[in-house]
Amino acid sequence: MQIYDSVQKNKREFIPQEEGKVSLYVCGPTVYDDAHLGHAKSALVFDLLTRVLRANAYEVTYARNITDIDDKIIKKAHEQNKSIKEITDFYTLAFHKEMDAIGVSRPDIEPKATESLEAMTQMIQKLIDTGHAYATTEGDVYFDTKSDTAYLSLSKRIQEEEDKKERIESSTQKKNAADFALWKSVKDGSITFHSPFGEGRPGWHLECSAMIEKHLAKEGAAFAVDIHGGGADLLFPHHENEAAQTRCSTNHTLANYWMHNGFVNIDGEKMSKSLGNSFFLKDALKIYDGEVLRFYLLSTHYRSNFNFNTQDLESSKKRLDKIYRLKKRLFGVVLMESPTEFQTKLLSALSDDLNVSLALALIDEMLSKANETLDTAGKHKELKRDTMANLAYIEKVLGFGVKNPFEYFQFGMDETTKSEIDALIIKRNEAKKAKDFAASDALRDAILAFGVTLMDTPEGTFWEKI
RNA sequence: GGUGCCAUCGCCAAGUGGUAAGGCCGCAGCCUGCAAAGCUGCUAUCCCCAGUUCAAAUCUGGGUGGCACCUCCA
Repeated sequence: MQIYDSVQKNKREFIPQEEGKVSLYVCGPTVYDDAHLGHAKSALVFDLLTRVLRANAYEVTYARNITDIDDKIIKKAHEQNKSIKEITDFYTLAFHKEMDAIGVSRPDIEPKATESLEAMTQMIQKLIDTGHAYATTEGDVYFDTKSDTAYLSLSKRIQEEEDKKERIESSTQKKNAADFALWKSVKDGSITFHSPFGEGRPGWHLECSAMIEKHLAKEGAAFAVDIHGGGADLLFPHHENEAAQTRCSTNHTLANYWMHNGFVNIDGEKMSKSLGNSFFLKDALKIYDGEVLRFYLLSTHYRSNFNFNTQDLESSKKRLDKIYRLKKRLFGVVLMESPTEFQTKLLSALSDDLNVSLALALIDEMLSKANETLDTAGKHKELKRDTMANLAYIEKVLGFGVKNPFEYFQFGMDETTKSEIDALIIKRNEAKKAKDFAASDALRDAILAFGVTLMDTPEGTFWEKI
């Protein structure tokens, strides 16, 4: 398997520290608001990565954190007169529900900041003891970036440039402008946590380092995790700081491979609160099937920036539809194990730094060939068996085509409408049988008015929502 | 200003030295009572200039045009 390392900036063979086993850590959401398409993209990319690693027979331990201590959470709790837990529980539940809808499997470990305070304070103490961190008279603890000679090695920034900012910085008790908080004191009586350094709350960067130590890092290993992932914007300062903390408080480097996914833009513009163009996953799911969103968001290479627009989404939906139409044609065929060349090629494509485009091309070619053969007369017992196995493989590795094909095409239709349509179809088929084509065409128009298409097949007449 | 990424058919998008995958849209045809679905066929020499090479979309240099990060952010 090949992986592009976004720190070394090259693609190289993936070799885990322990043969056959992979540890993966991905920065998860801060649960103070609804997840938008960017969160979805990131979760999807690393969901795909774990699937591909597992298909390559790796035993994967995948951790994705939930940040449930954060200034924005506290702010929201104050605004809504709720407890932190009420806010974080609400958004964590929503996040899980929405991830389920787009077929993102749960990580093996989902650590929360609130459950990792001990690991965090221990790490801070180590950093203080080794001279990499210092407490101020105000009760804050900062990481001393000057004490780490490898600082900025991840993002490859230039120290002088960072130093320039120092003069502009307002007066704080920081030694260097680039120093970041490991522990922030809280004195106004609002929500705080206990620590040996006083009342306060942990810094965001610390959280990930501490959780990785607690849940994934192994004694004596050169790297705390094999792969560390997250959004492209996290490289600096978040991952830079994480790496520094781990480097200075333990005897290993944070990650062997770094993977950063590209951003999701909406109609060419960055999603942001200030622009008011955030596209929330929950809203997208009202309009589109979760699997269509999954297919669309995964259809472009994970490192590229993604420009969300409805035209391309429709194009993706049509592509997914083809998988489901073949599933319909094969409905009832018993699934049996059947390794095929297609499956080998598909995995090979995905194992090359998740080359989804190539994988999709292979799928389209497989679908065409299968349809072509099924169009000709004959039983095609082997073809059906192999195709079923291929579709099952696509479901497993890519998560496409996991639904009942008939239900998939009825997305968003209520039961009353469905039975009305079914009744009209029966009438139309009677008219067709009587060769009363004027009547049958009129009935078809009536059915099409529901926003569906009709198709007559040897197996019967089916409709699909447009 | 610093660091880095990108530029391939109308649209989306693979391909990183050997003569341009795939999808959407479009056109023609097969199938169909007619449609729809499915199938078949057709449609680009890769932003510009120069260089390296037997050979470049792919490497080098320059130019032009986009974009990201440098502040919380997936």
